[in-house]
Amino acid sequence: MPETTKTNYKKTLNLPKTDFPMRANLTQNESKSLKRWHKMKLYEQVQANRQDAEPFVFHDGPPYANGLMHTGHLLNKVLKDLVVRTRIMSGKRCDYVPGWDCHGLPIEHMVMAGLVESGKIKKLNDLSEDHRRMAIRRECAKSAAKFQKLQTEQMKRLLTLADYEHPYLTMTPDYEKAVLEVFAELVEQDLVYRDLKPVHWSIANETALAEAELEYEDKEDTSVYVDFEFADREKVAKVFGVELDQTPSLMIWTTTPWTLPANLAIAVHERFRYSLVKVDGNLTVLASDLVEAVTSKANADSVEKIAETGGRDLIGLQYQHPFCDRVSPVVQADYVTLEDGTGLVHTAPGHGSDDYQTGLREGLDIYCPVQGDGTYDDTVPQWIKGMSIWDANQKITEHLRSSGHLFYDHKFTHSYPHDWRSKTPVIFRATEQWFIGVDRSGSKSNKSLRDMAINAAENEIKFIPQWGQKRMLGMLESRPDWCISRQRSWGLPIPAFINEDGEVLLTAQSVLAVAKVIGEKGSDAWFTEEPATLLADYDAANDPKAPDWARNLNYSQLKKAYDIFDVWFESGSSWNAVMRQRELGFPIDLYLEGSDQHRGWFQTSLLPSLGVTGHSPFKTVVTHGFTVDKDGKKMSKSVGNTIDVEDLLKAHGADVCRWWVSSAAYENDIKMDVAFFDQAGESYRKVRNTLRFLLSNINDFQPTTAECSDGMCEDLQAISPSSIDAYILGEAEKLQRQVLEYYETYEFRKAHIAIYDFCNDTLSAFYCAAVKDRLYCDRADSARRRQTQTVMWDLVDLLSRLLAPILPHSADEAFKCLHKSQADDESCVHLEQFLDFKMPIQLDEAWASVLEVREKALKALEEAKARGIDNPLDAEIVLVDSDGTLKRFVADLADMLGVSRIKFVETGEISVNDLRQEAKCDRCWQAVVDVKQRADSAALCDRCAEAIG
RNA sequence: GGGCUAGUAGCUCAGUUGGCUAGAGCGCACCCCUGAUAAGGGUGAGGUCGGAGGUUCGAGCCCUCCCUGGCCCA
Repeated sequence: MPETTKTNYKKTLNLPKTDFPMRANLTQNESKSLKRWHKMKLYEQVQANRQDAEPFVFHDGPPYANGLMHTGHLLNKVLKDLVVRTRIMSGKRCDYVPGWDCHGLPIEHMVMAGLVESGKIKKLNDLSEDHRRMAIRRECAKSAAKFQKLQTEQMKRLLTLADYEHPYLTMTPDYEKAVLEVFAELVEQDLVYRDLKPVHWSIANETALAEAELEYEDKEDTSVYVDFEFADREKVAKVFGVELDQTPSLMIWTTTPWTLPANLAIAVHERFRYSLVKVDGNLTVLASDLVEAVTSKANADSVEKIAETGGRDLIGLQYQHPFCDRVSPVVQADYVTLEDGTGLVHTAPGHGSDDYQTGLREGLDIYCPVQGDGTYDDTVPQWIKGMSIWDANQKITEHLRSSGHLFYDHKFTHSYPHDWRSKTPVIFRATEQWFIGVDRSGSKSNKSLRDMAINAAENEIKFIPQWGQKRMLGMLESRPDWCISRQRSWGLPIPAFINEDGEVLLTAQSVLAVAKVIGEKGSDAWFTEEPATLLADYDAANDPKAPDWARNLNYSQLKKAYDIFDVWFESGSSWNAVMRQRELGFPIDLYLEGSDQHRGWFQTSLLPSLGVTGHSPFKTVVTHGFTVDKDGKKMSKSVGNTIDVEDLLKAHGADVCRWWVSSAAYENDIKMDVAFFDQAGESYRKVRNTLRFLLSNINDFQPTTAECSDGMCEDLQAISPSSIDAYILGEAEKLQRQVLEYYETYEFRKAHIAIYDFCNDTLSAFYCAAVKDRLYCDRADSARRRQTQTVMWDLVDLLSRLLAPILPHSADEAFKCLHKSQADDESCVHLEQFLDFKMPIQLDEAWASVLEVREKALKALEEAKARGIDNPLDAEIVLVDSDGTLKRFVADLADMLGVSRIKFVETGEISVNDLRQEAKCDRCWQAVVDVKQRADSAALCDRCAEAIG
């Protein structure tokens, strides 16, 4: 056969043709899509279309406006976008108002570092308090705005559909005002209090820190065993029932020698046994169970047990501080354990949480001789006055050694809390702070915030994954009161005023008065305005909660306090500052964040909302894990295993990144590697090519629609139940049902797999391969071809909608191609909804067995290759069809098996006949039975002869 | 140290209330097609189910301990 004839026939075929390119060129084309969507005001249009639709209320948690997007944001933002887009396409109204957390220490820290570096800090220090803070705040605001804008561009680049024109920023006046309103209500309910209390304190930044601002690092410390001498030898002798010729000591253990000046008690457990022992000549007391462990650790030469008594009997005895001039008591505490130490616990109420509780109970001072800069004040012995506590560790140890009070010391390394910004170790230090009490009941409710929160977590909130509930409950049960004050400049001021005697004015009404000013002028007003201006709307005389001294006060006598709010209180008020203020819906259907927010935003939102509204702000909490490297290790810049989001977008495009996100098992840690994106790219291309094949084969097809009544659609009601077209429609219906269910339940991974398998297996390997022949070789307008095209048109319509939430660009590209007759901005898949796709007819029940037969046939063909039958078109498959079932499928069976023809036998095994010697049609290359020599000397089958005409 | 969570083929994951020779996709190997062509199709090889005990007729699934990660806390 000459080459030219072949070519001639090729020209007579209906070969695929399309403008939908094989290569996506996403990096370039996605930006075109962005422009197109921006031009048609897609977000506004979608929201307008859904104005009266049933709402799904989603609320975006604010990322911190510091630095660029990392892989965690990529995951989080895309997941949120998947939720929003799937809800919108299901016909719901769903707003996506993006937010940013703009205040706080990390930004201030970075700005301060910049000021120090540029030398501007010196000038600042010459300014007045207000002016200095304002200067810093201006720099911080600039920095936050800069990063908010940069991140916005990155998020848009991810093709997320959100209201970037109207984001919420925690530093804008309206937001700040709404935070103060939440605060005022909590104040009104007596849930807020001010107290001296040990808090995590950063010496480097001279501020209290929240739990969320701590990270644990290894630190080397000195562990000391110290003897505290009893004050009254006789009383001790009596307790132990012995005669004493020297005064015994109490042996305590601590890893923070610098807290010893603040020691005000020694705690014992009333149920433990304590021994009086003579160790190398010294009489000392410690828990009986620990005598062996402690003395052997210190390599004591001689240990002699003199007597024993119960912890209860030690309570009330007094001891002399080893280097401060005071006598303190032995007290009881439940937290004393026998796990380490001596069973006698050094107690400094100003330097520890447990110690503080004990101090309160025993009426001890909350004594804290350590100042904000980490040095001692004047109340300590002369030889450590003004000394840094870190230096004092050594000094005190040496002092104890020389005075004979040190039993044993050694260096050791343990995990210790550090300030997350300065990376320096933090201390526990008692300071005046503002707290939200989780165990006091508000004036509106007889239940505490803790009880309400636990109740909400148990009964009202749905957790996905389910274990989030356990995790959150555990945290709620053990969480301390919330310290909401910080001693910094960059934040929302806690609007407290102080009189000349240091008394504090802060009531719900005074807070609301300040809120009004801040709502107009922003929180800068706190620094630029005088107290009288800030309180212009406040009338203490008519405020029942006002302290008496404030009743007839001239406000200009007041001074402003300079504490600011913990940023978590600000972001934790977003349900009010965004969702209620903008009337977007409350309570909110969904919060979706990383699992660290069980302690973070979920909790800091839950508590204020319960206090103010009595309800949880959210109904469902979805959490995702953290991105880790390919070995499951956490990503960190210092290790160098981070992945740059910009690089990913440049190399693969947003659609591929999103395709990857949708495939991730997000409830656990998510391993990440650039290679995974290559894989995602390949499977994306598979889906893309499948769409392309469908599109390229309906290029000459015009669907019958309301606008086009003379279209080419075949009536699918009349389709044969055993036709491959019917089968694929059934599969499509199944896919549609499954994917929508997976979208509804946030199982994007399952949706991803279902869509991929449908494109890869069901369509590409099976359906498309089988219908190729009729598409290419049947007469263009034959009913058989038109029926398949009708089905294919529906498939693209269905697939592009199902894919739209995951692949906003590519799905829209395919959808536009499907509606190519319309103008560019008329058709957009994102303005559509998911279809309610229903099978028009009942499928033949024998399809499952047909597919089994196909498996066997493919194996038989593979074996036939050994006989030289390499090309399936050289094969005839002999099928066993004892009951006539397969005969019902005869019309499409050969196509489904990819062979020239099939034959049925009643008994025997499936087999393959060699057709290499049979005549083949020059046009369709099939060795069908009706191939004949035609007039032009070519061999053609009847179908092809007719097609040419 | 505590709470929560994970560890199944080279990689990403499925594996219902414990029950036949542990599945899928990717990758890999081999082959076919060249009228989806920087495409498409077929077949196949890959697993001590983190480790060690235990319960059971029977365990990847239940219990105990341990190892290695992750998040949160101390």
